[in-house]
Amino acid sequence: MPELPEVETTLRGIEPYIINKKINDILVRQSSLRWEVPVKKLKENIVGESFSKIKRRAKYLIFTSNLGNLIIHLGMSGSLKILLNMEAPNKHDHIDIKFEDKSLLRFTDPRRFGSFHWTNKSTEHPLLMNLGPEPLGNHFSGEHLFNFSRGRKLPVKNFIMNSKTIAGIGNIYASESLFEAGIKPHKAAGKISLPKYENLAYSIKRILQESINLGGTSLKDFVGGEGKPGFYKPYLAVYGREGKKCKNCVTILKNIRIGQRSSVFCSNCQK
DNA sequence: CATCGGACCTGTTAGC
DNA sequence: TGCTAACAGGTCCGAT
Repeated sequence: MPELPEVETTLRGIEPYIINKKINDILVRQSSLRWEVPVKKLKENIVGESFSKIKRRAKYLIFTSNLGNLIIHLGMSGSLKILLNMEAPNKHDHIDIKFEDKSLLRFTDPRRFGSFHWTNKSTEHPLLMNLGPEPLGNHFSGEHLFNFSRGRKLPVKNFIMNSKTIAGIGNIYASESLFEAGIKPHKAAGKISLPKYENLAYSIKRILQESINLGGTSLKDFVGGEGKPGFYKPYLAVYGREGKKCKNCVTILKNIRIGQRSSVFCSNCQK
């Protein structure tokens, strides 16, 4: 479900319903997510408090209160939505954060690859410490990709999907940006020139920003925090288009597996 | 150190 | 129709 634009869309959707609202309770029906949910710590720290700020780092959402930070990751199939009144939970509705005005934030995650964490310090959670630059931030550039990749032999697609290289590039947007930049996904990261990496950095920024503007990519049943679907899907050039014609030439798109992930590309446009 | 594969889960779909 | 295997938006960790 969520890549960076979907997480950003979720953040923008839920934020207005959460900021500065007093939290009455947190109800955890299923605490076995990717990591065990620290139920006791969460109850002690957030009940009676409120969140003054929510931000995104990579695909993590960070909810800040006076006592610390709740960190949520949506994993592969997680989603968050606001309910204005309590509704009976469905099978995979694992966690509710209830607010004073009867509204609640509900976390749903069929595959349970998502996670909840608590930290009393601002950014010193181990999961956030080794992340590379934000793709839409000022510290990310083609030069960064070039410098960081010298001597590396792994496929460039794996290289950009590694969060130490850049934060928050998943399978869809890695595939799309490599297509737009004209780079084949299995080319060794260390053999790509600076101008090519400048093109790639530009494409990553452009595509992520465009997708955010359209509310993300709706695959399966993804909806943002306000229940609206995303509208980026028709713009996908390669992801999910194996066997179809390239949008720029007559070549049939191929799908190869790189790092156990499907990687669709045009063998003519991507060198 | 860099790289690769396995692991965590459930649901859907393709193939027999 | 029913069973099985492969695959799905992520990413950490241990083995090599």
